[in-house]
Amino acid sequence: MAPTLKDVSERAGVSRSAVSRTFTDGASVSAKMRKRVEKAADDLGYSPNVLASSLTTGRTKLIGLVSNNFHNPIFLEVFDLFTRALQGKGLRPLLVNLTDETDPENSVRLLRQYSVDGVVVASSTLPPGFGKAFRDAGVPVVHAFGRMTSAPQIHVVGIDNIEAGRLAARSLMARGYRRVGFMGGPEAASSTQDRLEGFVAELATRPEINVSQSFASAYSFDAGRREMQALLAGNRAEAYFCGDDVLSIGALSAIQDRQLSVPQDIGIIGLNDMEIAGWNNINLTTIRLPISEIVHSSIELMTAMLRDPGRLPEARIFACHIVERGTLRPLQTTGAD
Amino acid sequence: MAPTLKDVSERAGVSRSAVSRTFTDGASVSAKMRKRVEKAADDLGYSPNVLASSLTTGRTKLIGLVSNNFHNPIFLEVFDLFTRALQGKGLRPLLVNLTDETDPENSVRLLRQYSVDGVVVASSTLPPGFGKAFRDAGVPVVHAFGRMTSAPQIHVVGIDNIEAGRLAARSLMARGYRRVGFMGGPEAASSTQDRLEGFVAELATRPEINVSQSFASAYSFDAGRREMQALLAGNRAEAYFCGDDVLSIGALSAIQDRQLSVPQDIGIIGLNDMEIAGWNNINLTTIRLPISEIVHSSIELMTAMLRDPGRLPEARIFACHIVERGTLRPLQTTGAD
DNA sequence: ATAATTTTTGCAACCGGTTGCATTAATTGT
DNA sequence: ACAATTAATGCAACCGGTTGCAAAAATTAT
Repeated sequence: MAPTLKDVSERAGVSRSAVSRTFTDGASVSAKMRKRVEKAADDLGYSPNVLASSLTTGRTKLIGLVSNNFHNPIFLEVFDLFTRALQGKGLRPLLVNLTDETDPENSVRLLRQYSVDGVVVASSTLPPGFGKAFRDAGVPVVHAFGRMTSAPQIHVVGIDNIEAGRLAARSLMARGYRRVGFMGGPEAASSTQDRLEGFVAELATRPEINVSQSFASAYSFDAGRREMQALLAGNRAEAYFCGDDVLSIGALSAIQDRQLSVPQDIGIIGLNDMEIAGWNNINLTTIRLPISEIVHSSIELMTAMLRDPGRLPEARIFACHIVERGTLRPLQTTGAD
Repeated sequence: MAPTLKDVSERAGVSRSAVSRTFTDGASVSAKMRKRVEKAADDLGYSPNVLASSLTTGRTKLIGLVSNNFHNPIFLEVFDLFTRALQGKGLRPLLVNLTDETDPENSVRLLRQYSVDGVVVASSTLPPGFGKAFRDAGVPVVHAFGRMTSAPQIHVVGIDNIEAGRLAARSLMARGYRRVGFMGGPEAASSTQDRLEGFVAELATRPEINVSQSFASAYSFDAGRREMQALLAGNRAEAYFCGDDVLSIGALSAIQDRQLSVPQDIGIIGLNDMEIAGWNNINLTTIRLPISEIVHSSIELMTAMLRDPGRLPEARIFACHIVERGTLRPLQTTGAD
């Protein structure tokens, strides 16, 4: 069907090696030979079969892009950035959707069957052993949006969730809130635990501030909404730090239903800064996740691994910043800190 | 590194063919041979290299998933469905992000280099010749969310945009609106043109209804917002049909800024029914795009093509339905139709 | 038990490339 | 003009599998 190396070599009247060499850079080919081969290749519309060459070179330029996060709008942006960045480096993303059913083992085997050069795992809500499974299989792996640890087993790039929790706490304190709440995603997720930890730790410096906590059943609009409905029915706080923008927006919806107004009656700060958060009928104050930095750093780490597979695991942390919008009351200029 | 066929054959003390056959179903292998080989394979942790086998079989089980739509939240859902469905059929999506720079030719070459078994193009805003380029390269191709035509050059599955326009028109008429507007995406897009055409055609049956039209500069929140701001500054209509939910939400934001209320002062109907549209602080009445049906039908068509490459191009159309929420006034029970 | 038939197995060539090595051609030095 | 180098080319083996064909083994028939 498609023309092969042999076809080109015959048409050009040269050896197969010669053709192969004109398509591998760094190989020794004379100018006239190259021209001759290129002519024949053009005539035939030939382009080399990466997969066949991968057999001998051992490189497929395929990168497994693994995620289980196909529900959070922020991940569309993540996929956009990843695919562009990979394409820019001549790499191809083989997408793996890690649904609840599929077990890790299976995905590892799958990606090895396609002999991917490396794997990028993009998710914060993944079983911790998952990335390691790839590492153990001898495949370079980078865990983007993963959990920080001081002694990483695999490359991790993301944010410091504890610090993010502290940041949220500081910003609520700076606005003079005295009764604050943490509303996390599913309690089990380590990212949630870390955010909570930082949040509580920072607030511990101010014993007069009352801190409560609760957890939505999922990282979804509905879960956030239901959780906030429950909170409003009880003895509510003045402001909440929600573990995700989607939860925040669900919470806002519940608040709105109750005819309460934001930020006068109740304050909300989210995390992620998904695009919608900036839409001006949402206008959510939130902590921005430096997505672009995380993605590019992950890719950089991945290409470094491809060059030097022995590279030691590294953790890269990016700072988060608050994006001030309309769901928290203004900074209190009076008072101390 | 990873164990190969040869390793297994040596350990089991059988020929390489024997090993190959135990991993190809339909091949003739005795029960004891199979057991013996499987034992050796398990010991070594062997699993066959799909890429190597593709050399002889001609099948990679790789499907190019091509899109340029990494900005519309609805496409996250689309990717989710596609990847799951493909995985369910033992196929792997090779994701291609068709940015503005990358030219079609290039992507075609790229996917041929990886000898993908087929290509699914998922986008409504693609240059028309694009899908054909794959077809011409002899690769089975399905255009999901593509434009309908009576004599399709390639498989297309999607909705009838003209009909969707009519549907919007009918629902506005049924609610007694007398001055209605069409607010489309970029004017050039054929999908926009078709929706407009249907919208206008249906309304032509009622000459007393005044119809206006305008186009946002992009399928984005901001573009929708700006366009609606412009419309509100002029002689506005009573209700608008927006070519996309994202535009609708932008429009709602502009309306809200003006202290106008929906649906009392102004009605909006969107198209897509993205998840956010149902969030209850948006609550957009919209025309639901049958995404799941389109995706599954596309995959079905693709697998059919893989079985029988000679299959003639076919267009599959799915009906759209209105999802009633809060941005259009209630049906007028009085009056005729 | 022997012949005829069917099933299982191994050999060897092939898929579309790459690459070490030996050979030939082109350069350079003198 | 001739030897010494260096660059370009082709041969053949290999990457990790598959598969047509013939030989060997197992079944079935007589």
